[in-house]
Amino acid sequence: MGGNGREPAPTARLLAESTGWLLNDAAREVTLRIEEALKGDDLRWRDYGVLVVLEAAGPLSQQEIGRRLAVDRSTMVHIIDVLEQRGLVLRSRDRTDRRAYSIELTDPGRALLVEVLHPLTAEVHSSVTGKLTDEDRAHLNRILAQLAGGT
Amino acid sequence: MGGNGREPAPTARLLAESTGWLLNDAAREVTLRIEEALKGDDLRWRDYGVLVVLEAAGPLSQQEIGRRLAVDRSTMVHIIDVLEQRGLVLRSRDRTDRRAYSIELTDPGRALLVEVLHPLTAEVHSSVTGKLTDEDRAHLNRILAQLAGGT
DNA sequence: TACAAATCATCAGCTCTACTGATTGACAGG
DNA sequence: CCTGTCAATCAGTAGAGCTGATGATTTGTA
Repeated sequence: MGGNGREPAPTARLLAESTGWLLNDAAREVTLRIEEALKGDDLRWRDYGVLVVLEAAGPLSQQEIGRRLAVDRSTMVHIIDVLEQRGLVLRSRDRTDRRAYSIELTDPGRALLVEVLHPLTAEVHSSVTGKLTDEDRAHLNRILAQLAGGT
Repeated sequence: MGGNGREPAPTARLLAESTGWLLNDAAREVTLRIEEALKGDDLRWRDYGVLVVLEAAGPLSQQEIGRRLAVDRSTMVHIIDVLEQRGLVLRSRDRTDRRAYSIELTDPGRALLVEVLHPLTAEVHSSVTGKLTDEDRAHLNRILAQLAGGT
């Protein structure tokens, strides 16, 4: 049988009806699939997140990226190390604040996003949410945004 | 301002519209709140999950619990160690299979669930999903179950 | 019966991530 | 200037996942 322990093991009804538990199950499922898809390019989902944020917002400091993605500052050091070594981002001193770096997307980084990463993740998303109607999907996103939005 | 970095940091639109990203954000939010609520009883959400599964299914082996909660077998060893030390579960050899333990809820464990843990987590849930209509909540649970259900 | 394969719990070792605290260099206000 | 704050870094710690090995036991099969 399937080798990965992904059998639909029965769960207690109380948990199966718990929004929190379902949320975690669904998130884990999606995360696994996206990480799997990105493995070919030797990237993690977090790395993709960094690139997307930079694409949308332009140059940012490491801490600012971390804040937006809820990644710890000390973890960001390593993430940017790797992305810089691969030439996907450029690390230079911020001209107006020499304490901070200015992390910037490079042309190869932008190209990788457009040509490979965006299509890849979009494919996973449509595979995962494919069974849902457009209406359901919109509804879901709206509700999730509300939950994540906090108080 | 707020001390915990829980500011509504702006995220790239592409991520804000990504079901997967929203799913992870919402799951993290709920997890944080539940862990916070359980901290008073010095329990983790996983521990609560173990107790709930045992309450619903009766005695199970460690591996079977782990399968149902998607927790690694080697992590289960430690979780049961702690729950056993606190007298919430009983670890005895399975009579029909002496390789396996039979993990069983004790009376104090059951009492803790009913009197403290269920009310606590229910409160967090209603606090988190309080802004949703009953209809939305039911819709959400249904969709999440579908997503987590896999293939 | 005898032997091989699979299973349960455990342990040791590795990795990854989060978090803390300290340090260095740089900014900003009084 | 002096003090406080902030960015990045590093070291150290803790927790969780995963792997592979082991011992005891069960199960399937020749």
